[in-house]
Amino acid sequence: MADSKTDLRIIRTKESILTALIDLIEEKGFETITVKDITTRANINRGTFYAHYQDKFDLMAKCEEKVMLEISSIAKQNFPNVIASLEMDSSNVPPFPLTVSLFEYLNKNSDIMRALLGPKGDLSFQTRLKEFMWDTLYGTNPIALVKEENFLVPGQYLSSYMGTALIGVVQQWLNSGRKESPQEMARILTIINVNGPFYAAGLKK
Amino acid sequence: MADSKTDLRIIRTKESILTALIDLIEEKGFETITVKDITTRANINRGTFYAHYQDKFDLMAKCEEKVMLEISSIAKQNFPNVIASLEMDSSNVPPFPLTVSLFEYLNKNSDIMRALLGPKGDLSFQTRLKEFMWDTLYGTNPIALVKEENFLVPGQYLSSYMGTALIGVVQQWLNSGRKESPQEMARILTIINVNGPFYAAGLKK
DNA sequence: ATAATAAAAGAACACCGTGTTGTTTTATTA
DNA sequence: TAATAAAACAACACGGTGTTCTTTTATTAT
Repeated sequence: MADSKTDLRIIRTKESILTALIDLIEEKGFETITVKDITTRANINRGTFYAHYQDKFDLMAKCEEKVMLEISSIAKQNFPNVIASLEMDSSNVPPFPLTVSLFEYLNKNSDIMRALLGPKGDLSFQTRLKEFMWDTLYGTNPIALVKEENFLVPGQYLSSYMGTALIGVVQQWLNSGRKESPQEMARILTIINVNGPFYAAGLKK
Repeated sequence: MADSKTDLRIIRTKESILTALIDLIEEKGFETITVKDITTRANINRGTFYAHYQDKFDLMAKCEEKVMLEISSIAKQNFPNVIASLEMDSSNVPPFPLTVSLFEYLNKNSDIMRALLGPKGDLSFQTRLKEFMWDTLYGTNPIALVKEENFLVPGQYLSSYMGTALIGVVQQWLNSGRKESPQEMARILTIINVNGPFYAAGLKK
């Protein structure tokens, strides 16, 4: 038994569906999209959609899972993480390699990421991604220097703060046409994180 | 002609609808809610709903507009804003009055705010609120000391960063049962904003 | 208190998207 | 070129939508 490859038609169909989904999210937002919208746009029969996905939520979930896995793999490749490379007293630290890799991934997959993270995207995805970001980028692990007992504020708020701030910066970058390079974005994010937003606004020191 | 007050039935109906909406958002998420769900929960006829709102999106929009106006009014009452009261070199600044007022408002209206800002809430609202927050809390105005030419990073990213970070902290607070007082939350947020998240995590200085 | 008013309830309607189940056609694989 | 299965096609019951009409009921103003 040869390791039979997946039928070309399936690949084409799934690609058509994904492209249609991304387009439609940006056009009218996920919540108002119908399965009919998707199949019409993808030029496939509606029944074919149901051969691959339960409904539009299932499609979305599978789509998001794929993205999460890819980001997760990036995090693993860049282990040890961010925190370990921080020089404490430097106010001009180099951008963290993991952050650069992250923005490079976002840059390569900007269409789908803009759809998912955009103002018409999926809120639950952003929530999950936020938590995931904290865990992988700044979260506690054997290497990280993060120690809860040194916190000046409750860890849950620090986590929310940095997680959502990162998502916010990414959203802004994606929605404003990605004018800056991934390296530049990593630098910007690092400056604000290390020195604080007030410092970055020229209001301190 | 006396300035006829609105019919008591209208007030009752609208209140029932709003309560039902808030409950249902937390139960199943806005996107899967049907008008029938709302009217059943609110114990009103479905036709009555359409006498007041075009559809569930219209209801949501009116509901959000109300919240935005109230927050806007809070911002006006606390003018001049946050920035003007910042002592530059202090690492133990008092919480900004406007931020305290904001958390007090959120505390009083926690049900609706938790529904709107929660993981099953409305993404577009969060986007609008984020921009609104920057404008009113940290945005450039005649009093604010914020000057774009002093920025170490592009202003759009600073805005996104602080706006989303604030929302993230608020969400965390609302979803974890509001254990801290509004004053304490304002203090936490101020510490992170002024000194930076890394400092607040005990990773700097 | 009562009449005028209008809000809410109730019922019926066509419309549209859903999810499913068959059958037929067509593309891919071996 | 034959076997296979994906996709197209068609038909179905179901449920929510948004509208219109009539009837009932609560509120307001006299």
